[in-house]
Amino acid sequence: MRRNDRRIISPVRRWYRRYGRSLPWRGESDPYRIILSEIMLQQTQVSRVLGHYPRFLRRFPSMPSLARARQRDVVLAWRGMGYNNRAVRLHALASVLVGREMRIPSDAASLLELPGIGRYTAHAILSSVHGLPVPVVDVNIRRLLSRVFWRMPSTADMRSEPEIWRTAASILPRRGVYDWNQALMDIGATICTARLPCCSRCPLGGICASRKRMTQAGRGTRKSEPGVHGVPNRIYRGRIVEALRRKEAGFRAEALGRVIHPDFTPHDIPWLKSLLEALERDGLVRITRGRTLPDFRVVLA
DNA sequence: AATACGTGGCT
DNA sequence: TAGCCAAGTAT
Repeated sequence: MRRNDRRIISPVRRWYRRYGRSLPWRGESDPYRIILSEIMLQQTQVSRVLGHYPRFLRRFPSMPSLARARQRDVVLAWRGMGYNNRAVRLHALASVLVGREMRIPSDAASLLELPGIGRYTAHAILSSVHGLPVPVVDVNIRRLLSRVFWRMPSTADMRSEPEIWRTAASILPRRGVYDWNQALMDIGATICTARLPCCSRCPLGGICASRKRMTQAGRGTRKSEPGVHGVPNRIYRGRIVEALRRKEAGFRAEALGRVIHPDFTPHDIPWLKSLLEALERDGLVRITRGRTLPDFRVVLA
């Protein structure tokens, strides 16, 4: 594959002009709105973000307004989004940027130092806020490029991240990189889907190494997570944070245990305590200790 | 490198 | 229906 290979560039561009999604954060000039969308989109489908993004924006219309807020209110506004650590990091990010008079770093290394920003988000910001010609690689692009350039019968056989980053860089067009990146993600999300790719509508059908060669996607190799009754701990973490959202005064240990787990007994207190201490380390909750083990209160930090 | 981290839709 | 999957990041 060569840089600027028009066999790829033109069909993708043409497809994007006609079928690209119109999303509220596309073409935004306010960096805050772009950054917020990118954080919300981490591991979260567009359809979910579409519902929460406008609401969050009404609550916190600007980066300074977010920085001024109490973290607790940011976590409240994050309800329904999942991965609550993101709310904590987003709030921290706003504080850092306000301290820098809102200047968004324009190099990857500086962006990577900001809380909640990894390689994908850093490059997305470089591309969309600063208009710089850098590739992005998310799961859509990783799946799409894996299929186009290699034979990939199952999503379990995707190429490695480093390999896809190199590939994405090698096919990057010279101009219009923001639209290019958005186009690849749109194709991955709407055509080259994980379960049932629609090869007949794909602008890359002509050159794809995997066209109509996908067997059953996914192979049931996922490892089970530690938890209780087959329910992963992260689900209980989510229940804890949600319970604390609903009750500002917080809970005592046993009451909280019964809220998140129908069969909770005092025997489960050490388990609950370990969850809460992890949440405390993440900066999501505050624990007020009492004299004895079960006698402590928990509130949203 | 492997694991933890939400929530809910889809098959 | 049990399990996959989703615009990743941090450790």
